Amino acid sequence: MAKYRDIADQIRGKIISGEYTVGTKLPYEYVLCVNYHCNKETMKKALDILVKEGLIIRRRGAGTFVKETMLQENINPQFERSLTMRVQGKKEVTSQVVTFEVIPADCFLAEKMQIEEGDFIYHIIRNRSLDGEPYVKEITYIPLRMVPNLKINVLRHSLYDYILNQLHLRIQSCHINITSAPSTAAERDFFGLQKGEPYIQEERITYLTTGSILEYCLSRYHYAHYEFSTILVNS
Amino acid sequence: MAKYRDIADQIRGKIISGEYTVGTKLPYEYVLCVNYHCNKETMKKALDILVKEGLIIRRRGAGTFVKETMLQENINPQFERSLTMRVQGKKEVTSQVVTFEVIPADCFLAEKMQIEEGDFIYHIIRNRSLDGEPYVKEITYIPLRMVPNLKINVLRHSLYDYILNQLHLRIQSCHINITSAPSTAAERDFFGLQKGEPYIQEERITYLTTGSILEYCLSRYHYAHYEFSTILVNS
DNA sequence: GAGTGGTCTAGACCACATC
DNA sequence: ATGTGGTCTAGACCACTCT
Repeated sequence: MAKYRDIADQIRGKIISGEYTVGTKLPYEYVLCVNYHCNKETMKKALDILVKEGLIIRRRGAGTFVKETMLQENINPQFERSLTMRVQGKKEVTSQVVTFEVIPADCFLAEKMQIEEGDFIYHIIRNRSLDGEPYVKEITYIPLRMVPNLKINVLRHSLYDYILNQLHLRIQSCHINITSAPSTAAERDFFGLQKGEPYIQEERITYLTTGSILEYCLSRYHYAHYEFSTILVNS
Repeated sequence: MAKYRDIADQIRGKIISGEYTVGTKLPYEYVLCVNYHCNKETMKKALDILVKEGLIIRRRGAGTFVKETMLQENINPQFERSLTMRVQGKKEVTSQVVTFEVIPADCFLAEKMQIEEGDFIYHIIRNRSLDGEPYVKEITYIPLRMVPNLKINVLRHSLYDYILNQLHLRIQSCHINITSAPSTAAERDFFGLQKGEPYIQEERITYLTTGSILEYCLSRYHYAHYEFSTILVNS
């Protein structure tokens, strides 16, 4: 663990516990460096993490301030939470595999996944529920070569768990696009939507640390059950 | 302009123009440092910008690679674009001011905006259209003290333009939450939605560089006309 | 002018990937 | 073993804010 991450964790903890209170100024850089036994650049890296998380604001010439915000909502807007762990609590996830086949990529998919048209890919459709409640319909495309021997049993549990822990692949980033469109019969059946009611779709392209595209995935939600949070920080 | 931003701009340009081609390796750090006349840490800062933008991937022990992606979509996922400039092109924005009043903050708003209950705030509702087409219904709350003398005429044009260019306030960050809910009569009238059809809402808390909250804003869109893109990068 | 953050450098050392 | 990125330091200098 890098020192600057350690320091960020410690300072984040002090903000959450109220030791550095909302709206007030943090000790300035030099004092923090002495307290945490590090160099100025290292402290800047640590504090920049908290800036990106939306917890603090730094102003040249003025100081570093804890942001006025409802803390509980804004802690840990980390990558992991945004991805596989978003749906948590003590709820049980069940997955009904609707479709599991290998098809050649058409023009559209080839472009999205940056592969050749005709390359073989898995086409997977799963209806996923939380404690028996319909939650998300996931349409997933994965190049065959990424996961050569995928079994249907894996799909019934966690595909991500298999890819991360069994195949030891690591995710680098996701490109996400959120839109909405009128439901088709398939969504209406699963979510109990009325004709004309839309679903919300999260389109996601997932990259591995190798730079390859792992999957192109469309996650469709009942409009009333979807939520997405993010923090945009200027420059 | 910082040197590392300059370098990032130059390298981004070379990726877009195809001088550094998709899927291939960039020169390694030492060569880049010599080419761009900078130190290793400065080059890292430059390349980290491009990592956050989703253009490249860096792998310790392996190298730096241009990401396999459809470039045109992913260039410049900057803050500005995500905020006021998102709606652009050559379309004309018109704003009908539905409500413009000063009210005391209730409990809910006081918590969202981190002010005292009873503090006076502007309550603004605007129906905004693009080239005459209904686009977004914006419900905005702004503490009175942030913009002491707001005129209705400003609301008919650009509130952001006024705040940024006339008052010289600068935005530091936005906390965004995207949800959907069944439309009320007000949304149905404006968007031409049917009863039971939902809108998509972008809830936004906007912070200034001072750390103060500028506004709490709910932007409601016709579900078929909303789109939100972002890139999540691991650690 | 004093206080405070931002950037840049040179150099050292570490950690991981690939062969 | 070698190549490549990641982290850390000490110190210099710059840029902005506040009063």
